[in-house]
Amino acid sequence: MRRDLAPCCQEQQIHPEALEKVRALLPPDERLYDLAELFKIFGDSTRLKILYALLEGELCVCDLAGLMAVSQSAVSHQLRVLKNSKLVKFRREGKTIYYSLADSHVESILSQGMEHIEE
Amino acid sequence: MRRDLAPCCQEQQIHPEALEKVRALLPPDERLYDLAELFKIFGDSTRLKILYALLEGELCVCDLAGLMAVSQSAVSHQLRVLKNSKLVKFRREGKTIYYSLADSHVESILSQGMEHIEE
DNA sequence: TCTATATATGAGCATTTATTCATATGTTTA
DNA sequence: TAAACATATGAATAAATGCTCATATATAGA
Repeated sequence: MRRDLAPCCQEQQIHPEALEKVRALLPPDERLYDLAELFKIFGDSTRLKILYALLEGELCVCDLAGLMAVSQSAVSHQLRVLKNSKLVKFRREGKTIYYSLADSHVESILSQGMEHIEE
Repeated sequence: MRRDLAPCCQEQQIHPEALEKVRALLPPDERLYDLAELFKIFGDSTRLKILYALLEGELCVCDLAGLMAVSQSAVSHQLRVLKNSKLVKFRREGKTIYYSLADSHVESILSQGMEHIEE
């Protein structure tokens, strides 16, 4: 009943020609890595909620914290992440800091994802 | 030099009217959660590479493992994730299983993200 | 300059996650 | 039915991540 442990896919690639074609068309690894970093940002419901809220216009940190059931600190940490990815920008007005969307792609990325969900 | 620890944003919401407007337009929490789950899938470079490779047509697991610098097991695990999210589908042909994209949104989500990267 | 308020940030902790290793399952062929 | 091969999967582990708590920083006003 013992089965051999043959290392898979070593003796012959199944479709070397398809592989070569695909390999030539793939984005470079570094770019794939950057893209994954971007989508990681969208992969958290707190950050998504912030982005959706900012679709309607700028809001300050307090507003955002009040909107969600999380602490001011948590919002601030997430805003930093969004800021580092150039998805939001901010302006200061006295003690208050207003955040807004920095990129028009945000809305289209969100809506493409939503379409898939609603399938 | 001691500063008070006033809990932030408790005594008065800064913009209650903006908050109410935004709150009414936000997607429900459950939907935001599902959307975050979807973007989480795109937030890994191994899975992104698989998706990009499948843009060109169907490939078997061995092909995909050969394309990337990861084990067959890792690819298989990730394909399961993609399958569970209905992003890929598969067909069996003898011992070989061919995977392909299941959803036309995949391409548009990828390209919207790429546009942001390339800014 | 002292106090109050809005925001930012570092450390610590708990949870999630991607990989590897070992092995199981399913299919074909001898 | 036994061996070979393609794929799947469970357990273990290491790394990443999101939150909270405490505190720092920045600005406004008395």
